[in-house]
Amino acid sequence: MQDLLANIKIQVNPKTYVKDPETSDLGKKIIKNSILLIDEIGFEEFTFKKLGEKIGSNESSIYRYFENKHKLLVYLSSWYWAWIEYRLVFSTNNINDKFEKLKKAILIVTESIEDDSKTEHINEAVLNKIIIEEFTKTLYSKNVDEENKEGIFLIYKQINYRIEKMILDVNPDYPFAKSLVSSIIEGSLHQHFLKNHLKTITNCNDNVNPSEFYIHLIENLLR
Amino acid sequence: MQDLLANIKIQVNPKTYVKDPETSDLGKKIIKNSILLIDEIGFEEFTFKKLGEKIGSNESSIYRYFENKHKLLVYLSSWYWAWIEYRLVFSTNNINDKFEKLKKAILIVTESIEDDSKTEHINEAVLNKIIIEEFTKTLYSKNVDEENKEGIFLIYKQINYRIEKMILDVNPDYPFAKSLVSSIIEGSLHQHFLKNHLKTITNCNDNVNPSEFYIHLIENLLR
DNA sequence: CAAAATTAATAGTATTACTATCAATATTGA
DNA sequence: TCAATATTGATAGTAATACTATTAATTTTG
Repeated sequence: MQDLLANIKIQVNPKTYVKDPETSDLGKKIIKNSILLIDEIGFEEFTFKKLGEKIGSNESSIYRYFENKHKLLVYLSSWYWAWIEYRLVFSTNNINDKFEKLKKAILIVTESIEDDSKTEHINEAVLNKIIIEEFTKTLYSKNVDEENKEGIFLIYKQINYRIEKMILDVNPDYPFAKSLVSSIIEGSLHQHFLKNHLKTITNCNDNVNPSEFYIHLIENLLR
Repeated sequence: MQDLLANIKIQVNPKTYVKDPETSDLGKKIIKNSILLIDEIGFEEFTFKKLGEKIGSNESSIYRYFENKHKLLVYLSSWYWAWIEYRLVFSTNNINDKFEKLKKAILIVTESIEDDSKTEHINEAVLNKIIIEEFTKTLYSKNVDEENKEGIFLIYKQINYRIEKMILDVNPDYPFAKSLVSSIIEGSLHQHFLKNHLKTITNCNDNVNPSEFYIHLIENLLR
């Protein structure tokens, strides 16, 4: 898995950046350290000035890669979901049993990411942490409709479509496949968040993870 | 219902405000028009200066009621959830059938609010709209843990506990009651949001509403 | 190695998110 | 009812943010 990934470049919608950060050292430094800095101080406190200081570079240089910090977060999210989609397709591809396939898919989108993989400048485990804490802000922004038109959320929606199809393969009569998928994908991030911050309204903790909740759910709902 | 509510004052955690807006005309004007203005231009664009202009009052006067716009949003959310809790308790109180009771509860927390009720200075339908678009920002903020300690989210959590109990009344063996409730309450807002902005990943639309999805879900999951 | 591209450094602007001060007005209670 | 008190309005000011513009220094490339 790691080695395979090393040869594959995750494609991110060019509308999220001014200049592709994958094409230069500075760009990669921006990506790597923005993930770490957002994790450290949170997206609200994060500024290009602070990031510039962290990487020993200039604020204005960062603006040549990203219009603003919102777009940077959108870039990171897009990268994340493209990476998830890759793993989703790869690991469900050879499963014949329809229900097992769906279960695997749910697992991919709901599990927490352990520090692994070989993408040199991106720490997927930390990226997963900031997706849990900050992804909602890419959707719930004043630009949603505009960005949606530009195709910024295509990868995210594509993951939804793929799993919707798997649900309908398991149970063609289930009438809310789209809503079920979107509520699992978004809801899983939310359960992770609650586990970190509002522990009393979730069953998830160090021993029980959102995947168990959602797999139990589809087992009882779809067959 | 309307008349009853007219005599009941919704209690909001005093930590959300500097001076209780319910105690003065200016305070009520702030509440009323902040709801309308946030609906109009979105929370990100919303400032105390703009609100001051809208109500013909001074920015600095608004700061005497709320520390900042985040706290104001927290106030509005708390008011909303307190109002929902009131309606939840009131309308499930006399239902004996456990499953019907749960269904009614789910309906209360998932349905969209029509312009009704008599709370003079609060338009619940518009408030419901801004809760759908902005509530996530009260949770996903750098102050969650601190605010949680201060009891800011108690009303929200209380609603969760109440419905959790109803679920366990219906099916004492269901192992994820907490997660199911929190994912319904938050997920329902999300489905409303998707219906407004990312229509392709939800089954909800003008004819199908989130309530149907969630009631179908519990019907098939819990019995 | 010259031209082109990238990055760094500096300065500057408009807006936001406040705080402070003081005057004007409204409220209240003796 | 009038004096004390509280509330509100007006104005000014500060620090930080979110940028843009310009020019110089450095690196890359053909």
